[in-house]
Amino acid sequence: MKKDNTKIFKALSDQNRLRILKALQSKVLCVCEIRELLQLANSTVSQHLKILRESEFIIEQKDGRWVNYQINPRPSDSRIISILSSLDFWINNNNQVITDMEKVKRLNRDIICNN
Amino acid sequence: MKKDNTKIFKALSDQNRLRILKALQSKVLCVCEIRELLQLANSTVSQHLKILRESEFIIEQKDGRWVNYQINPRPSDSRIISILSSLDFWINNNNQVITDMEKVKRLNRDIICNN
DNA sequence: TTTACATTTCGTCATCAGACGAAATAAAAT
DNA sequence: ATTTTATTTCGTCTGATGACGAAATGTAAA
Repeated sequence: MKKDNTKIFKALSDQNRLRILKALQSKVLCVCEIRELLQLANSTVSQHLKILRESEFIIEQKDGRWVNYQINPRPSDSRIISILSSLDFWINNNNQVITDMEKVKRLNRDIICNN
Repeated sequence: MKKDNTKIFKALSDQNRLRILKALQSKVLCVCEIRELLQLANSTVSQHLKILRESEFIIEQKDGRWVNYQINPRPSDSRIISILSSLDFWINNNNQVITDMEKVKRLNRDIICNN
């Protein structure tokens, strides 16, 4: 089974996915919290999460009807370990990421998530 | 001037560009040598080189009508320094890369390059 | 067992990326 | 000066990617 060299770089080639990784660095989040943060459609967020999941950057954990996402604590690919263990080195804190960090703290799924 | 977080990952998101980086690791190459290696149109190779150049992975050096490309010896972005100084860690040696390595040794621009 | 709700999947659309050949550019060689 | 040759730029085509809303799925609450 051959591993595609480009897969992990493709996963990191989208600004919204980088924002998700940074956000998950400080807190476990469900889909609708991320939707609120990025201001994207639910289905779009779900797609981004799928890409990050399939490249092993994040894992999901189901809790009733919620699906919680978090940084993968045990990636098998050493490149991913390397990136995740120094995210601040690989992903610059641009203005957007900085305001995200503030917002993430205040996210509360009980208020936000009423589809 | 804001730096786009995704730029360096986008540069690495194409198999042909990864092959170019690996090839340049062992030898300085001109455009038509790379064209021969990758079996792509000259204009396509030129495009790939532009992307790698603009993201600081490689530099060009003009020598008469030839344009020689090589790994950037002094990138300003520390992430690029990190990647270039351990390319074998970041880019798996899949079958294609391995056969490329053999081919690169035998490339001779005086034989190949007669458009 | 309905209803409500979080999430995913599907179909569609617009934009981006990578490929090509032809034309343009630049620098020898004749 | 003209031709040759290495490369880049341009226009075009095709396929991939990221966005959306609507429909489907799965689970908890009423």
